[in-house]
Amino acid sequence: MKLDTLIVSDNQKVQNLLIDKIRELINYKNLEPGDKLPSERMLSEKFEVSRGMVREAIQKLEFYGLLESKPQSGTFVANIGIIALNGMIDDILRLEEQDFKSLVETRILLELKTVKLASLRRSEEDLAHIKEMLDAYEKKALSGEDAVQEDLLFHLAIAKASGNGTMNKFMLTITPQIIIDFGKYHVCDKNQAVLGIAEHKAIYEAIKEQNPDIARQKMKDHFSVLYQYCYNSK
Amino acid sequence: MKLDTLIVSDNQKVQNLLIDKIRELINYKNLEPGDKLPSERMLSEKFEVSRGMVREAIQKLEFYGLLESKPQSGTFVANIGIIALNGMIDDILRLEEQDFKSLVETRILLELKTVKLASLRRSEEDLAHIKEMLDAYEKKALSGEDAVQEDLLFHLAIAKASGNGTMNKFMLTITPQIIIDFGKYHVCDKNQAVLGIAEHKAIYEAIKEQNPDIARQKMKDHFSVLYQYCYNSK
DNA sequence: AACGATTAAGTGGTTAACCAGTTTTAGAAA
DNA sequence: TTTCTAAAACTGGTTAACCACTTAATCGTT
Repeated sequence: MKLDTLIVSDNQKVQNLLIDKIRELINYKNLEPGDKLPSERMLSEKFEVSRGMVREAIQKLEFYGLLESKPQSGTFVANIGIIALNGMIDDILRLEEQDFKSLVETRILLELKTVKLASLRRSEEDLAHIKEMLDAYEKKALSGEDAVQEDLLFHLAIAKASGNGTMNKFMLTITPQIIIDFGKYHVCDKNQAVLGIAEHKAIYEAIKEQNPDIARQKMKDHFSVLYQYCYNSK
Repeated sequence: MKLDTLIVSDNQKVQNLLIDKIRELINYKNLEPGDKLPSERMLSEKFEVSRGMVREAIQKLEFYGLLESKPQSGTFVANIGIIALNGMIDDILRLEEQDFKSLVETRILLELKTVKLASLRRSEEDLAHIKEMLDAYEKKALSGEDAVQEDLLFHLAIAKASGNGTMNKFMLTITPQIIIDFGKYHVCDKNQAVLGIAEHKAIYEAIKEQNPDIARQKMKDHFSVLYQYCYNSK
């Protein structure tokens, strides 16, 4: 599905290299909070890359609050100490190391919480939506087709019902990578897909009955296979 | 610090509108997985926006695995059912609703986990880094200056020591918004900043002694004020 | 009429030119 | 020398042109 991963990561490597160069520049020139960076044109010339690349790198640093671009004026170092800035850039550059284990660990943490919140806060509309995804998954799994996406949509419906926008966003964020990794590591075979139906139903029932503790336990049971798979193989 | 929030959100509103239009188009034309979307140029003309805007919208949908752009060929609907596609786009469009409460709720969930993981997995290097941030925070808080950033850097150091790249990334992701919201709602006054020193030290000691349960409890104590503040005021 | 080769049109990706607004500089008046 | 003004240079943001490549169409040959 995603054969262009190499190209993407190439671009990202260039961007990370650029971010590192910008950091070095800030250190070399002893730029303090509020000081102005060289213009995008100068940076693109100095680093021998296109201006677009420089812009993307700056935008990323801007997103994390380390730089601030003012239109028709310049890009400035944010109000953050030089040590902190270096540390945060280190973190940002290491962000790519999102191994499968971290991903699954985080997903389990999020889902054990969202399923509790969903049990407590769900509306009738939320419940109907979850049921809809449950049925779609059951149909696909029983027919023997690949049902990874329907599986995840069920979980996303729960995240939506949790009423927590941030967790919902995080679930959406990790979902594409999970789909890729599941395909790569062949996590889900058809037996597990069929077994998953009953587990999904149990989770749904608990949410329906608004019982957060049972819901959490059923979700934990549902993840036990994945948890073991992940920690044994990788 | 971020006075251009309105402009940014304006751009994002346009982008969301575009995403919605693209969704409508897919539904209207009954495009199925694998079908080709109209070219970026045609879309930009049809929706009366610049091609750059169209590209950004497509890239966002591509990030979530809903579309797939092939160079010199076209943009295609991913291998996902039309119902699922509509549902996920709904979710994506609602992503902006990240209220302060959701943010804090998620942060607490993440931090109670990362502090446990950090206690178990920390290296000596990690510990030294955490200590460094602890000292920087103490110095700033005692001097009466605003120490929100040093506070968060301490927590980010813990996230880093957790050895979970995904959680670390999520912490980094929410940090800028937390800084903004703290400024907006005036969460941290100087008394709390000084009180926080002892709490930070307690957390650090637990991590140093590699005691995950105490570490988690101390973190929970540390968040009790924030938790109440958040749930009472908003 | 059917097939193959060649050309034309169309695609996403990239680069260079342009824009409106800011900042510095040069210049003239006091 | 100082100060006010005006113009030139510079900034991030945006748009239009260009590129390499793919795909569809067209024409010629069999």
